Amino acid sequence: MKSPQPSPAPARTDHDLPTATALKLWVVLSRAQWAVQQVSINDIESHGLSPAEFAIIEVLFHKGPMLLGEVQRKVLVSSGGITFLVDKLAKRGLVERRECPSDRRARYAALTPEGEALMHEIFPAHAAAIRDAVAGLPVDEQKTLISALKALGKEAERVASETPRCKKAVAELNNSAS
Amino acid sequence: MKSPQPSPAPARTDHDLPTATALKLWVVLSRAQWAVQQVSINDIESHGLSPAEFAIIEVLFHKGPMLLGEVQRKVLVSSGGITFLVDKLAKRGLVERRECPSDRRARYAALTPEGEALMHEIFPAHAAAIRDAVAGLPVDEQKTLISALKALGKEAERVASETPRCKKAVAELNNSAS
DNA sequence: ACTATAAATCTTACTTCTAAGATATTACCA
DNA sequence: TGGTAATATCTTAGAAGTAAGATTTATAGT
Repeated sequence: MKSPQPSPAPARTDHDLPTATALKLWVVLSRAQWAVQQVSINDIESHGLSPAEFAIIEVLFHKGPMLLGEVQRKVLVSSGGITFLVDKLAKRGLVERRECPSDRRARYAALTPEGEALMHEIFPAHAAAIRDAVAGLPVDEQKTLISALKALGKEAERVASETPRCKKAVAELNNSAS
Repeated sequence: MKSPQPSPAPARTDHDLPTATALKLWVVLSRAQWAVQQVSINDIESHGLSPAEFAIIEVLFHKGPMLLGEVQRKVLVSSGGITFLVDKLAKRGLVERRECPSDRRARYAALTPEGEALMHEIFPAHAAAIRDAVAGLPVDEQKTLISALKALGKEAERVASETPRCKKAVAELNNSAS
């Protein structure tokens, strides 16, 4: 029963403590992730790259050449999306496709020397930006936070994989866990 | 299958401990947020709503009618985006625009009775899904995590607002802090 | 060998969202 | 008052991505 007032009473839905805590956690988790992401995006776009483009060249930089499908799962885009993005990066000379000798359906994505040079040039500053973004906590508390978030994420992935719609996405993510 | 590659040495960039810890934290933070988001999206899409649509009706449900610009800042979409989304929700009869008596430029967005009824019907289960998604940690650890993430987010927002590109977005976000 | 199925990428059509500017209204201030 | 800037929303064009299916190649059972 809400009062039929000019400004309708906002709904109260924080029934029990565990649920209220969970919703609060979900808000601050999203907001913290968003804020760090802004710092990351800021740095990335200052180099004329989109976040998805950077994610691709970063994974290639750290793991070496990789099948398009593997990149796709790591970067969490659709198969059409990875084609689109690699096309763009190839046009800019940062990435190239290579044939797979053992499977003629497959293509590797690999950094060109230009792409490699770009990452050597910009990645250290990017890492420093992330370091500054999370500097609200001292390093030892960051380590505690890492443990907690790992436990949280692990269970959340399990719960997500139990519901029908997302099974595939989560399964693929787990597959790509290096 | 994959051939044993003479893979070009992957780049090592974890120079110092603080930076390595920060990068690790950024990964697990993103991944935990992503996993909980999958659970949330799963639930939302099972009701035929997009995440952005749900975000709008959720904020209207909890805070009551609100100027389009306020909704926009809370939901973090562009001004064109809020017009597009409210149009869609209005077509489905969940939301309506109302004139603002004191400012003829402005419009309120408000839930219709149908929108209100829908949220009463689906929100408790949504909150329960979030509660289950974060159940990897006991409630008292969740509270510790909330404090840590608040400190992290606060500093990250400050750092983000120092860089030119994002000043506006972060400032607006801070404005909308209720 | 043959067939069916699966896998890897690409294509197409479409959805969602942004950026920039248009429009209308309000606020400020000389 | 009148002029300028600010505010609130909407419009338009296009970017960025998805989903579904097409294409090509590989794998496995018979």
